[in-house]
Amino acid sequence: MSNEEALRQYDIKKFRTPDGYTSDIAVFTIVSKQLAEYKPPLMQLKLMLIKRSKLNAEGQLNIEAEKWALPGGFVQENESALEAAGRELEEETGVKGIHIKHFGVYDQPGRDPRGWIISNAHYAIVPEQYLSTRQANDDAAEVELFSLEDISRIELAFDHKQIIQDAIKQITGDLLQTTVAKNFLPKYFTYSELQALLLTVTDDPAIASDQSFARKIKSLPFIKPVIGQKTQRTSKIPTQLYEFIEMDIVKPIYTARY
Amino acid sequence: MSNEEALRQYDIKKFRTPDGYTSDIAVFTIVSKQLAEYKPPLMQLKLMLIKRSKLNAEGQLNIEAEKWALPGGFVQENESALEAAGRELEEETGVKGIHIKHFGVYDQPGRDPRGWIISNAHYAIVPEQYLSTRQANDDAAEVELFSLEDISRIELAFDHKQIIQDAIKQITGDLLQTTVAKNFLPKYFTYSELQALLLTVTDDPAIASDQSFARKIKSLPFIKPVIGQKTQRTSKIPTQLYEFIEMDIVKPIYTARY
DNA sequence: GGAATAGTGTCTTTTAGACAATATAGA
DNA sequence: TCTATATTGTCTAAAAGACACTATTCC
Repeated sequence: MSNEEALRQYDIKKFRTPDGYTSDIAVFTIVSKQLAEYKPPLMQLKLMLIKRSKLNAEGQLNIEAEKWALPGGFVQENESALEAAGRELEEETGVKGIHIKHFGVYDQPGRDPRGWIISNAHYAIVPEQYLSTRQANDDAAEVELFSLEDISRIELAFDHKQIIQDAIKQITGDLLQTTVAKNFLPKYFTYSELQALLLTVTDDPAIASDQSFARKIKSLPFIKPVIGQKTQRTSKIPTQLYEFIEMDIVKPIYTARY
Repeated sequence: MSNEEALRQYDIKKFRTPDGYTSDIAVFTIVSKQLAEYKPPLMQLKLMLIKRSKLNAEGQLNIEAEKWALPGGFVQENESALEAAGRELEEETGVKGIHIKHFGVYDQPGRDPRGWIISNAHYAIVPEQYLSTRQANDDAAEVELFSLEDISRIELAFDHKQIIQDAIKQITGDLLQTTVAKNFLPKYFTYSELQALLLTVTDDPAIASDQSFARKIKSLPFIKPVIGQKTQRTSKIPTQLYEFIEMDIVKPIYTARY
């Protein structure tokens, strides 16, 4: 096979190569406040950031120290950036099997003062309870959840402000145009729980109106009622539970109503 | 500033770094056949591929030689992958100012036999007439347009089959859910031209029916008629021309009808 | 009974989709 | 006149949106 021959002739050092390849993760969670028994929750979309410590693991001064940053780290040779994100998220929060999705690459020359470093950016959806047992890793001194409004007011490391802006836009779109919402919700959920979730990213009146949304949910092809399953966690009256059906939805803008 | 001090202590060679960072481009074009005068066009979505030559520029055997592949190449240190894509597209086709969009990263270990090489994948939309003056670059012996069905039957280099599958899915979704369609069309277009374009990726009856679509286009908030502008290129009767209005559309699946 | 959320009945308005009809202009 | 595409008229069915009302359960 001549491919092997070609490979022997190939000089891997011919090109200037990047100084690093990192995986960064925008970790989103819904902070859900149960104001009282038998009430639907109040939800808020939050983003987890870490505060970079002053010194790194070797006791040297850290780059972009004491600024807030996305969790992440260098991708290793034997893994993909997505796998690295999963690994780092596990190190950071102790949780496995989280929904993680790539949404962008950041490779603008000069974005990282350490050199030519390419960041592969993901967002992750972590249920709130998993973040209670947070633990800081080597480079991370503090961990905190920020509301989306607060983030615009804090100083962020590298180009993470831009990455976060893009992540917010991406998850907003995905929540409304795909079925990722299911990763924020328990397997079985009520219409008011899904509604509260969607209202964290939209004020569409068709979603905001209780009656409209209660009717609408019954006609959505990707959501089905769980027959015989009701709950009282959002109201005194036992409420129908629903679940997502796995499917891709493409709703053309050309056939929608406005 | 202590960041500078940290930078002096930082050893860029501490980590195993990638062996290369490439930018690959799925170049889509619409082949538009005017069957006769005064008729709407027949359109087909095609993808441009290059056949990798047997020998590279230095006369050595080429990797994955004589297989079809996406155009692309190594990203240089002073540019982003998007810029590299624009540069390579210009080298390949001679056209500037093309619509190029990132849609994925391919970094699975072992995807490239030459080493740890990360591919940043884009799709580009090139009007057909620009591809008439194609020119092969160093590594590319032949250039050809393939219909989406044909592609599944040819042998492709590296993991380009996967990349192409993803590109097709992405552009299909974008055509139906964003206003990228405008990059395939002249600035002013008739309803039947837009319709022909959309029918290359969907068979939605609301788009396929002439009368429905002719009515629908007038109510779309992102398309407006160009007043006083008509053309006879698609019919004997002078036909209203339309243009896209710049805007983002997010149509929630939760408020659509099914 | 009061309060709060879930869910239905019903009416109006809007839209989609089907079908037919009309308009235009070159051949 | 014929033909093909564009465009409008009109009807029907479906859906959206608004509003009022009922249902359930705990207090």
